[in-house]
Amino acid sequence: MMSSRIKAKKQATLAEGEEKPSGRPRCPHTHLAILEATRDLLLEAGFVGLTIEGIAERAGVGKTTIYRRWPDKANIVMDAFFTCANPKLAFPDTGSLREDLLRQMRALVREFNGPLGQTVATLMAGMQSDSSLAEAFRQQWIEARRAESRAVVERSHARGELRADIETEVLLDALHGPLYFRLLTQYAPLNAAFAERLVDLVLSGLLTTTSPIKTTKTGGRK
Amino acid sequence: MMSSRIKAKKQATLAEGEEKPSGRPRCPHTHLAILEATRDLLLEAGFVGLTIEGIAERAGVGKTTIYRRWPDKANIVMDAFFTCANPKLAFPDTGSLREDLLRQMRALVREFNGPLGQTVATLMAGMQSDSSLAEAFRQQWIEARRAESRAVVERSHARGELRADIETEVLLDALHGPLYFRLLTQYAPLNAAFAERLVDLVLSGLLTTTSPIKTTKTGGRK
DNA sequence: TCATTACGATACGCTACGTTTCGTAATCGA
DNA sequence: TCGATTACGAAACGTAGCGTATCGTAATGA
Repeated sequence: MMSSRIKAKKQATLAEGEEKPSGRPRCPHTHLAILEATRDLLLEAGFVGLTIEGIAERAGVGKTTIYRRWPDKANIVMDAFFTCANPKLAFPDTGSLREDLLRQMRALVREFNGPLGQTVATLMAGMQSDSSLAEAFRQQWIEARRAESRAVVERSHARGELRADIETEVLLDALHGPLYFRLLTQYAPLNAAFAERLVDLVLSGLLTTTSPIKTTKTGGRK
Repeated sequence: MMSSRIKAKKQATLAEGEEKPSGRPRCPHTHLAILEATRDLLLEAGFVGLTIEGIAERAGVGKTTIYRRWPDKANIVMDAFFTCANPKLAFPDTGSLREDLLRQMRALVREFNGPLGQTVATLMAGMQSDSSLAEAFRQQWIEARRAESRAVVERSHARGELRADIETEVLLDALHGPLYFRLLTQYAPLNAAFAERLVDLVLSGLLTTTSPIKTTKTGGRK
């Protein structure tokens, strides 16, 4: 995993053909200590409540050391988020689109309800005022999650389970969008029951009639 | 429309049985000037780039005057948003759920693509760190927009156009969630075409078979 | 031993916050 | 017309966090 998206002063990680850096080497514990402190404080105070001085104190390092390694707060947060709290979402293949999606959506809801959910919300807030954070978050989080669901949908397409006119990207938006919406607005509870109802509602009518899986009120779970 | 959700020092607006306030009255232009300056600067710099000093300068008033009337930045922004830029979304009743929703969703997309969209994104970011802003925005913006679509859906339910097992709230999430998602993440274009495809995708399969409106690839728009 | 780099402490200038003080202006009632 | 009262703008204040610079010390390699 990357350690620093933008090299601060000198190289943060050595490239392939690196010179052996003379002088005192960087303390190996420091890096992780900073990222863990960042992750913890992010959960306690959110992105705006997060301060470099706070990270330094919690990690037991000097503020200077942090600025030597990262150019600004957003970059630290990105690294902390993607190194400490990364994906363990399902990549199932049960042969049924509905079942695969249910597993993925339930897993995503579970993550959103844990500490990671708060960080995701915090980062999406940060996106609105930090374009480099926005780009990184889009690529490394949103697109990564989406790719998992996209694979499921495209497998289903390949099986002929899905109506041929269904556009994968719109379907993915219809599935993921409401989860992010509830995460950010807390308009209504974000739980497994919601995920299941959403999947069934969105999927109803999209499957080919020859599909063995029904998605009406009487079909499936319960 | 409300002028100040939390009275700053003294009464901002007089209640019903108000005493005549002795002393110099507040300048009547000032209030609106501040709100308009706030709205403009919000569009230029966003919520985090917005400064009280900046508002004061733009509005041609003293910083003190602003603090006399609002307790903090979030409250000014809320007032500015809800007094200057409010709703003109469609409340159509064509007799067809699909047509009604299309009009509403197109209108919402249009708003999101204008200056109001940036402010909405900005406020949703602010929600993540300001609970009073969150509550106000949920009630006054999200719920207001949602109520418009809810009315359309419930009319459709009453007509028997919609399958009886369809839960209105989940359907509303499936429709609105993706719009907010694209607004916030800019993952993909947020335009009328997307709104139309989303409506058709979500609606397909939800209508009763007796409904005269088809939502398959060959039906409706195009 | 010496050059080189990392480290932490400290201090700095900067910006914006939200508050306080103060002299002035506007309104009302006596 | 005067005094009480309130609003106003200007200025200064203390606080906080940013990101930078300086400096003495520590760790490594040559």
